[in-house]
Amino acid sequence: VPTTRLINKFSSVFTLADTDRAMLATLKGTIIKLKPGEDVAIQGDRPNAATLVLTGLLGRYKLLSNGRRQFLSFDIPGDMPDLQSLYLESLDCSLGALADSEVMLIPLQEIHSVFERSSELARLFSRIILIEAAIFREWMVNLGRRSAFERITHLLCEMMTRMQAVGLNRGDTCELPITQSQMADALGLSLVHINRTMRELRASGFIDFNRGILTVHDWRGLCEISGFDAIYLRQVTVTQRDQ
Amino acid sequence: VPTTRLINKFSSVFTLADTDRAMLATLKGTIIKLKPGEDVAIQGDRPNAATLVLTGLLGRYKLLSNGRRQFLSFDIPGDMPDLQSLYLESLDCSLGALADSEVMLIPLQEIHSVFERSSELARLFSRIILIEAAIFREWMVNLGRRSAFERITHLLCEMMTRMQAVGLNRGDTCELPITQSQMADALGLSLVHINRTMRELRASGFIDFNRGILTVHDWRGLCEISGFDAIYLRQVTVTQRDQ
DNA sequence: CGTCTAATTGAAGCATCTCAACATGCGTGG
DNA sequence: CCACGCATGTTGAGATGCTTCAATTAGACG
Repeated sequence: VPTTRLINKFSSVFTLADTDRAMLATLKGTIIKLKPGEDVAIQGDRPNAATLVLTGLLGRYKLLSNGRRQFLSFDIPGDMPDLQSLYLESLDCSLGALADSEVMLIPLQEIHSVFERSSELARLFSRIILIEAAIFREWMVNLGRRSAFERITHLLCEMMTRMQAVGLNRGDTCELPITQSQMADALGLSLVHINRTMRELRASGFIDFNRGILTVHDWRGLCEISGFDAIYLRQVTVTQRDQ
Repeated sequence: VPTTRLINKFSSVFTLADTDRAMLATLKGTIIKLKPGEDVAIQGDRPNAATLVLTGLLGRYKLLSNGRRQFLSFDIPGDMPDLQSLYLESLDCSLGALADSEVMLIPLQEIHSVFERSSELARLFSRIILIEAAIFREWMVNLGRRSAFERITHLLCEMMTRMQAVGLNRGDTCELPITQSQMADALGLSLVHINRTMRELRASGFIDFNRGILTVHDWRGLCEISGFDAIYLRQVTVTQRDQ
């Protein structure tokens, strides 16, 4: 079932009662396939559904008048990047697919009605929203006070950790289908500098990153370089998949 | 009454029913005075109360191992910077006073009990939390994709707009008691560069900024330089004060 | 007055950017 | 199966926005 992804995500940040798990599983919506570059919604839209990522990778971004772009999040299966629509009418950023992806569009009223039946689930969605805000804060630290080397490694640590939490890694490897250009726009750096720094990272033996496949060879080293501490992600368990 | 500040803030982002206004007014808490540099809470704390800023200025920040600091928000009267404590146990950043300030510490259970009596107020608090996240996103754009000149002017535009919304401006002047060092740590720049860029801003006649008093001489120009568009703040009304 | 914090200025360095060219891989149509 | 086109990745070289270090000035306060 599509909502398995959502349940995995919820389970990774708190223990979920069986009744709530069952209620989540009943959430219905329209499933849509997306190609890289396709947008689910753009800045200013007034959505009547929330997006649940099922497969692939989505990203939120803002465009500036002079063509500059800033990515605000990378959203993996189980994430609901436009949950804000539950309480705010219009979107302040755009949401698009970075890779071949599937999403489920869940009508907002469907979610609100779940909240009425389970105040616990309402509470858990609030937690999810606040954890997302904590990720924003960590990204601000990244953008404001870390070097290019640290920024990249920190992002890779975060994505790896989040992928593990929903069981989408395979050992120390995971799929991260983002281009260097997109990484640059997430980290506030130029494409060229991303390329050079990634080369160093590869040359130093910390990672491999080829055609969207990330392999971490030295996790401890990576964490130390970047000052990564997963506590802000509030993960309590990790969904098992391989080994 | 202390909660007037909160009601002003709420009124600036949506219309507030009289019953809800009355209920907000009954919120009780401990009032505390703070000196600049004093912390209300630090990273890792598990608060049992939420902080409502009454006067002065607070700021959230994270410290890195090597002594670097990143400010995540500047919080003005009416703001509740640690509202996340409603749903998350521990804080992922510290909260401190930047100026002589007063805050009211409202027990979390007090707020939860208000939510039980008014689902509308629960909804409005969710909106407040989500608007805060929108401010984070705009700060990310600032940190990632704007020049020093743009970053500073954008911050000043935002603070001015938010102060106006709760009636704390006096014409085109408002109190913004932050040092250049703090501004640097909010904008991801060095103190020295902040100083030089501020000098230019003053020399160009856009603003005055002296001893924590900001005066804007050319609002339109400031907005154009920085690409500031207040829409992300979701203000529907402005509390009147002077003219 | 001395002391402390914040603001200011100069000078040198460097992390990162921009411009520009080239390489690689991959899908597509002939 | 090859030729082409396009997106992505790679590399070089020069420019610059911002940083760092270091010193001085200005204001606030007892």
